Amino acid sequence: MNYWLVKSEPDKYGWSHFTAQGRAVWDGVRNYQARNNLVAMQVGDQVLFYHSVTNPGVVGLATVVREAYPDPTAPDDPRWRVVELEPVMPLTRPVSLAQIKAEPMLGNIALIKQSRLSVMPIRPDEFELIVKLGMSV
DNA sequence: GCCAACGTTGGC
DNA sequence: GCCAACGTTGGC
Repeated sequence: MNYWLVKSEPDKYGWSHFTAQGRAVWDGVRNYQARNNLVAMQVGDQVLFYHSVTNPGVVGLATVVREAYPDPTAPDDPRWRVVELEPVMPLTRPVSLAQIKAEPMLGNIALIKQSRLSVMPIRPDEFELIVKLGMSV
C-alpha cells in the first residue's frame, strides 16, 4: 500500500464538501508531476487530505476507490487523469503546516520541499506520524 | 494583499 | 533549445 497527500483549498473544495458528497472525482490536476502521482495510485492507498491557503494543514484521511482514468473536465486533452477518493475519517485535531514544519522527522516531506505540488507521495513513517499527531487528544 | 517560487508558454 | 515573460499556487 502507498501513501499520498492531496491539497485542496477549503473555500473551493474542502473536507466538509468531500464528506457531504461521500466520494470525489479528483479532477483539474494540470501538472505533470502531480498527474504522474495520480496515475501511480492504487485502490486502497491511503491519502492525507490537506487544506491549502486557509488554515493550511492536514484535516482528514481518505482512500483511493478508483484508479486513474482520463479527466472528464479535459475532454480534448488526453494528458490529464483523475482518480476517485472517499473519505475515511476526519482527524480529531487537524495537523497544521506549522506543526509539520516543526517536526524534525518531517523535515524531508514533499509538502515542504515542493510547496506547489498538489498531489505527492508520503513515506509510511511520515504518514504514521501525521496520523498520530492528528488523532491525539 | 503581497510576494516568492516555480511551471508553462512562446518568440527567436 | 534557450530564455524572458507571464500566470498560478500558496504561505504569510
